[in-house]
Amino acid sequence: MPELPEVEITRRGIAPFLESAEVRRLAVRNRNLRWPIPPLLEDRVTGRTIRFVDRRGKYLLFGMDGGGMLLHLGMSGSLRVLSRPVPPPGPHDHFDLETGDGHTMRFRDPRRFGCLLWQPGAIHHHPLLKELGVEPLSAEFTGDMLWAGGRFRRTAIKNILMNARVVVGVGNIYASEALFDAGIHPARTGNRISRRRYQALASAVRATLQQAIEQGGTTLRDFTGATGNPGYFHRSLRVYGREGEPCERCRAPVRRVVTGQRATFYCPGCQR
DNA sequence: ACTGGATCCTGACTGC
DNA sequence: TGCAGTCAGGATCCAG
Repeated sequence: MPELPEVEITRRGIAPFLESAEVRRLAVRNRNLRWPIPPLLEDRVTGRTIRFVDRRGKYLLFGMDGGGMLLHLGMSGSLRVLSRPVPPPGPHDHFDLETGDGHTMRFRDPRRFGCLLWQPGAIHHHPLLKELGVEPLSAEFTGDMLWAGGRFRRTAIKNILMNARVVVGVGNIYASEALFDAGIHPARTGNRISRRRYQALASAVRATLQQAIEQGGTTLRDFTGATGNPGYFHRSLRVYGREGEPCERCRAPVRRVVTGQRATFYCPGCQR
């Protein structure tokens, strides 16, 4: 489900209820996520105070004294904050985290590609975060940086964009959208893109993600923010999911191809 | 060192 | 209506 904007929307939705809150109870109903929820996690977090809710790429980080939790939503995960009376959990509601003041953060993930892990010490030191690339909304993310990372590679630029070791948070939807914005063909290899075009691409990535956050993310199937409101960015999608529709710039029909086992949408007229 | 492919899992949708 | 097949927003791991 979620790419960076959806994770960031989720973070903003839950943070007011969780930051500075004490964990009264962690109720795990199904530990079998991508990696099992650690057996002792309940004991580790109960009674601790959540100091901050942070985001790194598509990971959510819950910082506590002496350790922290790392959570990934995978493809189909979502978080909701519930007030009392808390409705009964559905079949894919794998855990509830209850705070001292009576709120419940509920994790749902039908496909169970998500994860919930514990990291002793500083949560930012978790091994899964070690190899992550640059944050696309930070000042470090520039066209030159992308150019340096891609200029010798013979991989399709779309795959480079989606590679979390290069830049985090850009998934299948926003990669297609940013490439459309920059006028770059998604299958063009990294070594055949000029420095100038890399700069256009970096701007496009930043603008696309920022706009998506402003609109509350993209709701394709059932994404909602933590408070239950849907995102509206799907209305702004210009190529993703629009196979056969005329490109808004040149009227050529939008094409769908599969690269790296993922659907890719682009305009054959404007993207070279 | 890089690259493509298989893989984990369930639900929604399409076409017969 | 039912059933089989396809596809889905992620990311790791492995073979070549």
